[in-house]
Amino acid sequence: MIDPKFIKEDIEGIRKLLEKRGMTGVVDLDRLKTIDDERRSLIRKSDEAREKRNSLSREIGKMKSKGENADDLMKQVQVHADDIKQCADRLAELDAEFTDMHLSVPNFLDGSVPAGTSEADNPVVRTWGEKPAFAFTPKPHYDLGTDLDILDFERGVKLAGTRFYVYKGLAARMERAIINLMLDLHTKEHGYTEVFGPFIVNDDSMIGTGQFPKFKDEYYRIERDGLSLIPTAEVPLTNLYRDEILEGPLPIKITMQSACFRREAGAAGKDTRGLIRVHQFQKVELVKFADPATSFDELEKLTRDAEEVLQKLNLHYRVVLLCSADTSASSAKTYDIEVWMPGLDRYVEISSCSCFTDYQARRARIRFRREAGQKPELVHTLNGSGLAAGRTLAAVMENYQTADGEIAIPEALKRYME
RNA sequence: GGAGAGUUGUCCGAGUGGUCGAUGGAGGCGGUCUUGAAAACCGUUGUGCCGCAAGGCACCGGGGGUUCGAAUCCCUCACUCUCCGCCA
Repeated sequence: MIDPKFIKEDIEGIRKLLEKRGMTGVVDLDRLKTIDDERRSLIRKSDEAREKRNSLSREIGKMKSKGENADDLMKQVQVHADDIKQCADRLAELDAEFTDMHLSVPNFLDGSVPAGTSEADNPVVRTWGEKPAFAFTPKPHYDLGTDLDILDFERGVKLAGTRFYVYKGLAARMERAIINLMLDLHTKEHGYTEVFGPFIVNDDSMIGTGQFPKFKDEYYRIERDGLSLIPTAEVPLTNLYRDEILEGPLPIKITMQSACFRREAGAAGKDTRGLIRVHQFQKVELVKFADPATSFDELEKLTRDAEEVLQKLNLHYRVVLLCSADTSASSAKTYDIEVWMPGLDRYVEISSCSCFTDYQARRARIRFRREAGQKPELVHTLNGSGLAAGRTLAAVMENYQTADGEIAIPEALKRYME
């Protein structure tokens, strides 16, 4: 959520933001402003009533301890008690509506984010490597994997349903190798601390990173226990320090490998074949808690950290900067890394690296102290995939396929597959 | 899963209806003393909200209730610990 002071002081700035993001109409800003004003005056009124009640009650206490009769005062207090109750009821209504709308206001965009109306307006900021040349027509990974009997989509469906799959032999081993390569790279060379935590989390966690309450349909929920399967390790990682004041130097950099579970609601018909869009996949996630002064530099570094995985695997990719309309609501700036998939004959998103400024930190109440004794401030949170393992496997398969329908092992994976 | 005990400020730990945001200790910070340090002593040390400010309000695990008034009483939920059971 954005700093509520902007609702009070600069509703027009928010209006411009919504326009830039193409989200006009998502929030009724006039209504939001009205509610906010009414809220504030109610809080004032209610606080005043409480003040009167409190002082009268103190009087009553004094009188009673002296054995005096306080019936008169007790009658007076009743008026204030009624006021308080009335204000509280009305305030509860307003707060609910206010919070709902407040949560719907997207994050401010960084100045470097280009205006745009769709993904067609996302500029490519750099490319690395080149599309590999094949003397034959490269197969998409799903055909290649099925032919080699290392990807089994039919049995995945038998076990769990559509968009599930089974890895056998080389595919299973190679994905494990890919994950190990990524974790080693980020922990040994990029300075991230490896974390391992729950794949199932409570609602507070889902709210903290913004999955709830707006996008509940996207996730698997275990109603009976009030828990949800994580759609990304961002959830346990970012919530690791929820409701805390961080001590020690920033940035804090952590990484975690996890399975991710997504309903892919609304994606019917898209990428229905293969490993690109599935209900369960593995991913190595990178998360940083940064000083607000340097958070956008940290985004550049985080993106480079993710890119390096593809460089190690010698896979051609490009980095695009998401335009105003394509940047997710909680992000201030996002780079997507898109890997080249020769079998699919297109680029596929394999990582999304974002700086959320204080938007998530405010929701999750993650703060730090610049110096001992000083007021706590909100940190800036960042995250990025480093990388999506299933899509990386698919990219390796497609890029390293040979004329006889086999898959060569990338140099960087050999030591993990011996 | 069963039984019991807990949940208070950075930490430990008092408080069982009234001037308690909360006694006391530890730690932190500032100071006195000292050649320096230790000790001793003095002071200070939570977060959020409303307000231009003065100031006020809220918070003693979460939510609800009783009461003029709740950290204190009642209900409910969550979590932690101990014992038993089960178990990779």
